[in-house]
Amino acid sequence: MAVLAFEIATHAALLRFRAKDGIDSVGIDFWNMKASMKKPKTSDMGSVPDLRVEGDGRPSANVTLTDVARVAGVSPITVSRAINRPDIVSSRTLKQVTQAIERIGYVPNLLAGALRSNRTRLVAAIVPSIGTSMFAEAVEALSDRLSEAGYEVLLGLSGFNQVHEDEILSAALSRKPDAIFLTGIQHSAWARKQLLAARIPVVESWDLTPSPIDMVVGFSHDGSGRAAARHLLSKGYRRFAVIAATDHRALQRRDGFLAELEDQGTKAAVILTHTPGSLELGRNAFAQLLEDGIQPEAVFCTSDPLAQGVIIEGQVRGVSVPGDIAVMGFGDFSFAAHIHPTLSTVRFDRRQIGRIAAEAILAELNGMPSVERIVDIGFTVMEREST
Amino acid sequence: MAVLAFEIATHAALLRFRAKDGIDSVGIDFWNMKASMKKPKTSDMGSVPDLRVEGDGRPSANVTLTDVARVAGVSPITVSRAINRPDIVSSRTLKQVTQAIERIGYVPNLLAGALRSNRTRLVAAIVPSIGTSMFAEAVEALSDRLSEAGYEVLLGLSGFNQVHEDEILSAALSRKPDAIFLTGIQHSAWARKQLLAARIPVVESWDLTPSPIDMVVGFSHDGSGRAAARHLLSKGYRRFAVIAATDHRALQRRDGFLAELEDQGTKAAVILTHTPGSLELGRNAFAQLLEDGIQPEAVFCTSDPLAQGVIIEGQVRGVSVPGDIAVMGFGDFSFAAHIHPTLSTVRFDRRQIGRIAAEAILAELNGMPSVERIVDIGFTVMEREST
DNA sequence: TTGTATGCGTTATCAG
DNA sequence: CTGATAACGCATACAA
Repeated sequence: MAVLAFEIATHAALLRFRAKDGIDSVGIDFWNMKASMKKPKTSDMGSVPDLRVEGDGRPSANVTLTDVARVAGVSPITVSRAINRPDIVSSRTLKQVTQAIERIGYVPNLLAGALRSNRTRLVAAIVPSIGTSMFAEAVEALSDRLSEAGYEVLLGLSGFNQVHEDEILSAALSRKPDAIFLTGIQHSAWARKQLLAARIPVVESWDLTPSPIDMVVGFSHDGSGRAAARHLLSKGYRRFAVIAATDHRALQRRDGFLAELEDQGTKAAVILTHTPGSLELGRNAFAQLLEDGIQPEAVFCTSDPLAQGVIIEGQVRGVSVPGDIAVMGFGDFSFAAHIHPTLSTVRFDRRQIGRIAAEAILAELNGMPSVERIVDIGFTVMEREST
Repeated sequence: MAVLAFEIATHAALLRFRAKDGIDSVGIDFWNMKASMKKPKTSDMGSVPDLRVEGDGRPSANVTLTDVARVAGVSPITVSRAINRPDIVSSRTLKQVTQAIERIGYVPNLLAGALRSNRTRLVAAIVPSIGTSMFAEAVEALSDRLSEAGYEVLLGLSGFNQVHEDEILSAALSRKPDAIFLTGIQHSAWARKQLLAARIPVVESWDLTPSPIDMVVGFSHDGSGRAAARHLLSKGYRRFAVIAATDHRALQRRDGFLAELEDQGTKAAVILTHTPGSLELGRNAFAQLLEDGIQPEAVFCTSDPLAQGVIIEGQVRGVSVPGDIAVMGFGDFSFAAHIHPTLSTVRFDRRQIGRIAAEAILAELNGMPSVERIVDIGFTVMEREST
């Protein structure tokens, strides 16, 4: 008996299927067309096309450029051009291709394109954490700028731990990113080697070094600590305490602070907390300070969350800021102004780091070698005594 | 002249190769070896191998699996297995391969593998923003769990804007992620269609719906607002104000709050701010409230940053919390406890959303269909009157 | 402006 | 446990 042609309606479109026997089927049969036009595989010769029809009746084979080409009546490379360089394709062809894409629901496979072209349009961003908004804003600025330019961000969270950074880096490099954004300037020898071997733009950040792997965007932590000390000294304070987290950069800020004090013949009590500094750690540290009987006139905290904690703990214990004690924080650009009406802070623009890193990466990828390979974004001392 | 065989000792192993012309060349020449052993390309026949030697003298051609195979004296597929399924390779072979990898600095190309296997080990996470730590912690928890399992996160920032979400989604899907994490339950028809067509696990989050695209992990915003209202009512307050951001979920919380009040025969003044709510917006809103002559006993803010702003503005204006006015926030799990000693809040665990989403994704990818496709992580009312 | 032939580096499949 | 072969989907090089 003759095989019947039937139509199956789906929520998306009408698909016509042809039954096997060369029968008089009607209309377009995109899927069978696709299968039947493939070069015969030795193992497939004359067998049933592999349509792998699934539960809902739709085939699961991927829609490819070639399928679009067939529907549009052009060659695959023309479709590729219509997508990537629409300007060099005739408007008529472009329209046909666009319609075909729409019609069969084509989603380009960047994997394949990247493999062939050796350009992934992917930038890996490796930061310790994004939970505390410390690095998150930089990543956000980076991503915003890069996505404008058609790049996407592969996120790697290294968690303040160098072994883990190496693992994350290894995983990231296997994706063949076009560029990479790193936090800090301290990386394992292995990491440096891999980074160099990858031969892609590398931006280190948050700190400065005269010898970056490739480029560096950051500011001086020693300088920040010193600036905090000078500020407090200039306000007339003479008895100090420092509450510092224990990561490399926080310790540099502490050391800068202490060094500046020492230059002025002064010292400070130091309390260390874990990294990253948090409000809770700040509270605890300040509580400890008071319980140790230390009575500073001013406390420098290596990060704003620690400073917030000091202020909160002060409120709870009836210590007023800055009446009884001055508190100086570090880090936040737009937020610090509001943490507490009287909190002074050394601030830098987190987003600027991401922004500049993105520009540097794009410049390098576009073959305009950036003039500056070392960018100091600086910092400013922000004083607030009242609102 | 006869072709000679040489044995050369290296720091890692013995490499055997034959010099081409009977020349007495000594030393390892991995790269020429590589080139000379390639199948001749038509265009390359007899010509100089394309080594593109660069400044440092090293060729820039990629080191591939095949190179490793050659050095290890096995077939490429064996190298692949040694990397991906070391358990099914003999320990002797494994060792050879490992050494070869180390020796020539091989970095696997996941692009190629993904293309062939149709598995990218990539999960796309699309959130409005990570700058405010709102979604950042969820993404962090997601990433932490996924990277344990060998997956990486492609970050997409949609910026509270649906058009942009579609663009980001489109870009993400072109990377063929194995799964996708989305924020919210409101997506364009186009987005839903693409997501369905991708046939990958999809987790929507932060909200609940009886009809998720695939899975959803979140909590009730209406319920949160109602809970806040009940809490404040139970404390005896009767005159209310609400400061709300204008995104979908914040408005649901506001509506829940108002609905609960209405059930009790009460009302509230409402002030709207932009999204996302920030400390600064909270300050401004509260200032406006006071200047409008509104004298609430309690203010419900749809997010904690707004509540912080209210508290700060209150401090500046000499309004004490909760002496003069009670403030209730929303959102933060671990942080809210410290914002202000007297701030009450409706809290939920951001990290839990990421964690559960990751587990759901992994379960689905490993073929164990998760029992729960709708996960309500709930929320709790946190009351703090003093520390 | 469009098309043809080829290969990117890996893994699925099947064979030993 | 190991290997030969082909294919994933696209973009480069060159030709028309």
